[in-house]
Amino acid sequence: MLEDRKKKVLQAIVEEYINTAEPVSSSSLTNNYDLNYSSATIRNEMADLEKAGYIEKTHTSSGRIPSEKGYRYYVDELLKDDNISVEEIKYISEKLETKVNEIEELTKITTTTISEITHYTTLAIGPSTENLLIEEIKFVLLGPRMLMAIILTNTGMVKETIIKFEEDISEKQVETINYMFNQKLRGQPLDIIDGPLEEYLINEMKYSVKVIKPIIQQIKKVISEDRQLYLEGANKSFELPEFNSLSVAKNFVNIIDEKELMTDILNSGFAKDINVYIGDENEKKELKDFSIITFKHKVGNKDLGTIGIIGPKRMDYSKVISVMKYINKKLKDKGI
Amino acid sequence: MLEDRKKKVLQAIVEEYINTAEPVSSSSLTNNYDLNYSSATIRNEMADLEKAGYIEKTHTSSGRIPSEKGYRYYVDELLKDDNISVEEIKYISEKLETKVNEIEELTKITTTTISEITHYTTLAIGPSTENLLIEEIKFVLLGPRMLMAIILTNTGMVKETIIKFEEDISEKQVETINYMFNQKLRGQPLDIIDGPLEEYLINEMKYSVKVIKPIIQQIKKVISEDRQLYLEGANKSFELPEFNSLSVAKNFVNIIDEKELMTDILNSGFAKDINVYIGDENEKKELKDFSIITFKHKVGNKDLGTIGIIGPKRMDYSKVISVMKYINKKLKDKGI
DNA sequence: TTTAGCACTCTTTGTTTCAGATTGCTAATT
DNA sequence: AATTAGCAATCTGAAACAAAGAGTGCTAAA
Repeated sequence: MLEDRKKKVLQAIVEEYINTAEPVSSSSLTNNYDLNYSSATIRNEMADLEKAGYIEKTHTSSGRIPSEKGYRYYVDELLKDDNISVEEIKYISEKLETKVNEIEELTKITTTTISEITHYTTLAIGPSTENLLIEEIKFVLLGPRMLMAIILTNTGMVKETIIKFEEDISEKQVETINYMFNQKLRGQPLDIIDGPLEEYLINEMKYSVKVIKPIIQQIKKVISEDRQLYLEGANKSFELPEFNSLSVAKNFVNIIDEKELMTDILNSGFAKDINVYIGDENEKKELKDFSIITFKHKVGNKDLGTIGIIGPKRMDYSKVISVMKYINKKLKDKGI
Repeated sequence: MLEDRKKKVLQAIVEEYINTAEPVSSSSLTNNYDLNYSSATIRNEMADLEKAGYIEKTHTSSGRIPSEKGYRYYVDELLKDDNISVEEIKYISEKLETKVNEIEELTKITTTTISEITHYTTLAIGPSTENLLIEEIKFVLLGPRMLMAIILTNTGMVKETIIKFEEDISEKQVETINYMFNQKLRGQPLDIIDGPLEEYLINEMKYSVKVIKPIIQQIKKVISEDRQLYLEGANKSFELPEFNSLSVAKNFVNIIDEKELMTDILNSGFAKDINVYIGDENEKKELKDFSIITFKHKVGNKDLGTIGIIGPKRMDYSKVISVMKYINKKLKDKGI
């Protein structure tokens, strides 16, 4: 456990470094941050904090920067999570009050809003389809050889897909299909279609394999599809001094370009509402120089997907977390 | 008009520079590129080409690089458009033969394929909705207060959207809506809804403004929506030596992050099948250090949208154009 | 316990130097 | 007349060095 003054010094170093991106010297803290001591005193505290692993030097005679342990301590113990202005609250409220008919729209709006307020690159994926139950499937004939399947889930999610056939199908056939699919699939988990049911359906309804097979295939495809990925404000990261390093910039572009990686990141570990991964804490080694903050956003108990912010380890954790908390709260009330 | 040998020298300089990204010296061309002359002779030709504006020096004693005029001459007069290997042809064919039910899928596949083959960043937008005619609108009740509208166009495009209501609506009502909308909209251009028709419908059907209004609003929204934008291989650009310059890299990220700009780029000027814009030839000044090659891809006469490749002015025009031509040809035959 | 003072270390910036690459031009060669 | 050899001139880029500045650690004084 750190003494009070050490905490203050650490907090000052972290916040100063987040603001300036320059190693923090002892003299820059005197008479700031409520620290009315000489630089020598601060220096002594810094030496202790360094020994304890909370801060580091970039070279023998440099100022200090927070270590990952330092950031972690700051996030867990020192950070204020109400770092959000009246204007920001107003802006967010307005954005989130937009009327939307589809979940995806809300995800997009939220992602953009977060990126605008925090000035960090923001990513999002749509809600997981795992554990969803099929409430109903509707089939609509769009043409003699074109059918649309619309799947409604228990959470109100709607997925639709177009199926094309080699031969004409009749309204009559569609009715039968409608009946049989709903008979079998209602209340079942979404991915049941990709199991033994497939064979069953094909056998049961063999009167027209040519019709059934494309339907099953297409439904399988649409439910196993990658979830939609959103990315906002990639260029915002490039304004940060960290991105003057070519290797950092390149690394970053590689990360955000790798959709699988991003999906993995957004899907991993959700111990809490808001999850912070600092540098090496990230599961993916590509992210060792970055920090990620993720949260699942929900309306009521409807999962809307996961939003993540990626930035340098020198990220404004306080601002980001404050914004996320506010959005979480705001979404809880919203109807959809 | 350039003499034959000057053409050869220019071509050699352009291709060598495209390959190496280094200014091309006179000696590096002797005994290469079918140029069996001494470096002094080449040097004389180079001096002439420079006077004529086709090549430039980076400093007094440097080798030469092509000017924009030089690239333009190369693209118009010297470039070979069959620069594509058997393996590449095979790869592209396989990719494009994937069976797809929706246009968007094909656009995505094509975009990815181009990026993989050319190693350049590739963008695409979906087909324009201008000039489309409504063939039919279908309404499907998804819940007591949830309706889906499915719009079929004359080109086989399908757009669907969900509409939510404040009050319950009946199957009976949906039938009426179906009838009236189709009565009025069939054969009309897609954007008619956003004109006088809106008032007409609301007046005509005032028996249930509360139902009609959200429908019209939502249909207006979905047809005026930004077209879907695809981006593939942003990181590929970062492998190019040009991107070791921080300002170039930053510029690039700003461009690809600005969706409106990208849409504009893909929508501008289509004089030919394949359009090449070199540096300052681009309408947008942000692109003055880049080259863009765009083409509209179609299946039969169905517009699938526009695909564009963005890269440095030192782009492998020959490869890119060859690939596009092949894809164009390949898609012509494909059914969808 | 705190602070003043100072030697020491490392970075950053600017300068100079030098080797190497390439050109343009002139004179010689084909 | 066209081509080429040869060479001075020019510029880049790397390396080596110097000087200034920022910041620390430590000692001794307050």
